[in-house]
Amino acid sequence: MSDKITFTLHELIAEIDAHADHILRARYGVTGSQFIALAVLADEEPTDITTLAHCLGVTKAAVSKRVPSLVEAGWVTTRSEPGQGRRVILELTATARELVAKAGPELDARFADLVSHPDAAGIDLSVLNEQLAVLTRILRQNGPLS
Amino acid sequence: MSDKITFTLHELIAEIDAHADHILRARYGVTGSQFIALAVLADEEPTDITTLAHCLGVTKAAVSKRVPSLVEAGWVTTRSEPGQGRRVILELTATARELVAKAGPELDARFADLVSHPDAAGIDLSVLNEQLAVLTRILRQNGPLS
DNA sequence: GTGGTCATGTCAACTGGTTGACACGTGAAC
DNA sequence: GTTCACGTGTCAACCAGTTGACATGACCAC
Repeated sequence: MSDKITFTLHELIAEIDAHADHILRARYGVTGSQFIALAVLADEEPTDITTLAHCLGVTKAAVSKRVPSLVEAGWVTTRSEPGQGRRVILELTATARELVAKAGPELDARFADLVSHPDAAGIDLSVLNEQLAVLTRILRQNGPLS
Repeated sequence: MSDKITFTLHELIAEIDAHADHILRARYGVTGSQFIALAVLADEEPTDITTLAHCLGVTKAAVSKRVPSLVEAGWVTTRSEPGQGRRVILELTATARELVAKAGPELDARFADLVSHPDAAGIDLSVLNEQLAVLTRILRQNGPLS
């Protein structure tokens, strides 16, 4: 394990993602990245491809390619409204809403459990979260410099 | 910005990586992921494809495909020793060693600068690093459960 | 109406990963 | 010697992103 915090961050994220993916596949039959898409969609529904892409931090093309498989798997429905150009409106199915309502809190709880481990004494997740958010904000303010 | 720490982590990493990549491209003519490979190699040199892959957290096939471009760019040399089967030995060129020696500390310093921002009062990077490392360790011990 | 301009979605080509199969050298067993 | 197992690297096929070009539909100006 490196002493550089950027490496530690990557390692932590990799662990978290791998665990979440494993749980989601085993218990809910959905991949990690699919779940993220559904969870974001649940917060933003109904929305379109462009907005979802923005929320997920990927391009519209990437979302455009993923939508068919989500529809086929029964998580998402698409429709288009007259008078809105090519806009594709995305909505969750009832199944997907249920999934998000169940799996989301389960993952949250599981992560919160981490800090009940004796080794994690003195770690306050909300303080940690705030510090990480502050660093993110500072980096963003500095712009793509310098 | 979400209240979920996993999201915050992804956002922070994305910012950090983008900044590092930008600096490395502009100042040193190397991409972020290339630099990571060189930096790891500098710590591990001389080594082979399998070991480098392990250190980078990717498969041997991925490294095998990236090596030719590193050689062509003049960062890496390859050779093979008699009596070592197909083993490909990787070493940095002098240029690459110089690059790592210069760019590495620059990036470190730039990141350390973050916490001198007034908003970051009370953030101690080494404490933060240790906390993140603890969480990583706990996740790894729990295995791929549960 | 006709012709820009804009937002939106999709396509083709590319990149950098993955997996699973396989080729290659080495060394040990027989 | 031949065979077998093993460590190592590479290949083909696939996957999920990206970019840049382009099609489509709506709207505005004229």
